[in-house]
Amino acid sequence: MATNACSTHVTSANRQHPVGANQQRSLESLGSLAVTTRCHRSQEICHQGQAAEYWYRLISGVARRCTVRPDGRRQIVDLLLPGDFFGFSAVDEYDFAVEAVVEGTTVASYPRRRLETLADTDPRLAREIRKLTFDAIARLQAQLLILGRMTAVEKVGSFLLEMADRLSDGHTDRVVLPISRYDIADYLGISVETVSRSMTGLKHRGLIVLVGTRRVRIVDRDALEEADGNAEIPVPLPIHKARPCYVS
Amino acid sequence: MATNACSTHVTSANRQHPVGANQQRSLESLGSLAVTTRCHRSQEICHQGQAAEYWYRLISGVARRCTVRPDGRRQIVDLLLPGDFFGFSAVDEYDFAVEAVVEGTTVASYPRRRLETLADTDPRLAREIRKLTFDAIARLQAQLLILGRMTAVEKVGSFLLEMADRLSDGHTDRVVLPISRYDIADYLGISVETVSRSMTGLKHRGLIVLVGTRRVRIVDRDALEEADGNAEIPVPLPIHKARPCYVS
DNA sequence: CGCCGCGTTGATGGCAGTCAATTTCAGTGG
DNA sequence: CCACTGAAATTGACTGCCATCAACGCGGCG
Repeated sequence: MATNACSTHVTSANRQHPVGANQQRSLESLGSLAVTTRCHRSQEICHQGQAAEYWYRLISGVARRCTVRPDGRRQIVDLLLPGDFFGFSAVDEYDFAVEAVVEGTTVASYPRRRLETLADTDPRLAREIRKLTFDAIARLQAQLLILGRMTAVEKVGSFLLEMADRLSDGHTDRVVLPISRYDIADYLGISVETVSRSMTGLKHRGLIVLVGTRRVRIVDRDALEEADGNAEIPVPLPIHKARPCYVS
Repeated sequence: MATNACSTHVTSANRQHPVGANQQRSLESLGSLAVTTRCHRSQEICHQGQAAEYWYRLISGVARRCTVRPDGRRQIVDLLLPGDFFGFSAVDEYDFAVEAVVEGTTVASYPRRRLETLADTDPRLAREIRKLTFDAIARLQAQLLILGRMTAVEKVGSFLLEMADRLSDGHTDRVVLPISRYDIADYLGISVETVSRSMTGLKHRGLIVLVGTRRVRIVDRDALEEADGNAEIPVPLPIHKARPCYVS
């Protein structure tokens, strides 16, 4: 399966991912032909340009889907958390590389062709695959909205909210950031220093509370949603400046 | 079907879209239950938050999928060209609004539930839908790569190349931009003035030739790909500055 | 202890957003 | 055909955010 796997063993890739409510259907269909792999930190799960022979599902840990731009800068296109599917491609090759972020990240890999053949006769599986694809689209769109924001503080604020939503283990106001400042920077398209400054800025304005470097408590969701950087420390009133909405 | 359609008529939505090579399979299956709609400029094809009861395919013209951010700014997340599918959503509601860009844009709409039921027994159709979904993912990823670029000139350059690829009618060095400068600005996340300045900058550096405002001829593809803004007018040699590639 | 990766803070310059003015263009009606 | 009109596009001046370079504190580990 994947490139340089460490410990690979065939198993029923069931019942260990902590998130997601509707995973029941897929597991009973897919579990039998899954191969689970355990990965080291920064180990590549699949190469960019490699033949796309597998679809993957993240079981535990964190992974990043990224590419290196011609100017040498790395860009993280997608952040994979437990339950997320990846490895889809419109062409025969993977369009991005996927790397494990934390030590011991485990992924389940499914032979693409066999899965597609199975889906031909199993409508339930086909719908499941469609749904997982739509989830991937939703992730990409959320990421697009973040990248489209203007100031760095807005991006960091949106990122924190997205992480709070995706990692919600019941209460959605406490997050343990799954990636480093450097990864956040490459995920948001800003520099590491700016990530750091934005975080401390949000802290000083009382919108978040930092416990160590990874643990974040969200104090003011609404203000975080539209934190526009030039807001004063005591936000007085919400400013809505509508724009003339150009057409064509 | 869609919100305030102008001229709607049931028809075989076949044989009129100019692009795409592999549309044969889908048409024979989908054509029968498609409803074709003709739209005015800036007319909404589907609302954000509306019940997602249809999947759409752009037949002719151009459409934009966009949202309005809390700060009043519009963001275009996807540009629909003839042959493109849209209207997918992971939830029951459309996550973005879609508007026709040019007068007379026509879309074919397919009842989602009926299509899914059909796909349950028609593996060919199911695979077709999967492929179209993957194409949508590819569009979003390309857009992510553009938004992730640093300088405005890089974004505009990548945009021109993307348009040249997607609108290629044989030779890929001439493009007729399908949208206005304002739309380009909201698509790239930069201001209109910066779009204009970037275009004239690329023109003066000899990378493109402008004929009017919409017609563009691409002179130097490679330089356009990695135009990093601070490059001198006569680009002397390609500079590759690798970065220490931080992990986790 | 020294090294290295990670995170933060400071100083500085450049790119781009904003406001403003002007020109070009397309569409309309006389 | 041409004047008129409004939108689209361009250009200029100015300000501010952020990338960059640099330095420093911190924790883990050989």
